Amino acid sequence: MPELPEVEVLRRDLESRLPKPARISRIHFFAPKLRTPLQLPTALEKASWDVLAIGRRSKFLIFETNHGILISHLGMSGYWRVEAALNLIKHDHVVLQWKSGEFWVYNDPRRFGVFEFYPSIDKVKWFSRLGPEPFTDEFMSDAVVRSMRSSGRAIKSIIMDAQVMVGVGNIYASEALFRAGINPFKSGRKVPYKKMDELRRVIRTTLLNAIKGGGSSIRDYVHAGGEKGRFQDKHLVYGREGKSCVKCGTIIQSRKCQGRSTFWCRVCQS
DNA sequence: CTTACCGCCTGTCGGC
DNA sequence: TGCCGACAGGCGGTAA
Repeated sequence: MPELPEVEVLRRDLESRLPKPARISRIHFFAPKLRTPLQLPTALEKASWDVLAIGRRSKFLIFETNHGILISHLGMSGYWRVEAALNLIKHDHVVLQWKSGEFWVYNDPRRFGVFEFYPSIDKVKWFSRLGPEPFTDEFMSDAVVRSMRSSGRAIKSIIMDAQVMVGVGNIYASEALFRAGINPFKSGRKVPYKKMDELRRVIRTTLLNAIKGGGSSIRDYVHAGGEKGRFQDKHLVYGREGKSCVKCGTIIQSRKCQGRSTFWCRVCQS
């Protein structure tokens, strides 16, 4: 369920809730597995973990610890919650038991999420072919616009391709394309350089504004304390099929783009 | 090489 | 009421 803004909001939330000292006394796993098996190296099964920082790469949370890193991906339906006393419910898969007595619990009904240990960040197979983060200098390089224009696929598929750039999922793809005035189905090769450069900037500001708004809560997404995001109230096209375009009043369209619902205004976007 | 489509899962919702 | 299909913030594998 989360795209970059939701994961970043969660990251900040969790980091601010880190107990002091930030020591995990035990990590518990519950069957069944997520996308990948839940397991730690035997030598670390009973270890305590000092959490040095909580980072993010793409849509992954990264718990940096004295033993290596623990990565968490929320898939489509995952969330973390912070509890003073452990109260397990259906679909809980991972529990971080803190020395402070708190519990951080990962719950994921659809089990598309991931929770894995790696000795270091360069060993994470999921990170090996990722494109640039939207808030870096690299994202502003000519190479990114060139890569966005180098494919004949629909531009929406291109900006959702993590090898081109990370963080843009199904909601923000439609939102950014509306804000940039580009039809989601337009071939990347047919978007002029200047227009593509504008789209890149719009993606950045859209994601940034979504973070400021606490992310989008369409159905499942909540912060670690259970609060919802507010950015869904700022959606201009996503989920607005049949309603009026906020700019011109034309009825918002919806159609599948490679299996994902896509929303746009046929007048404002060309 | 490219690109569209299919699984992976559970839960919810709308139509009949 | 219940059943059944469609759909849901992701992403890798695969077939053409």
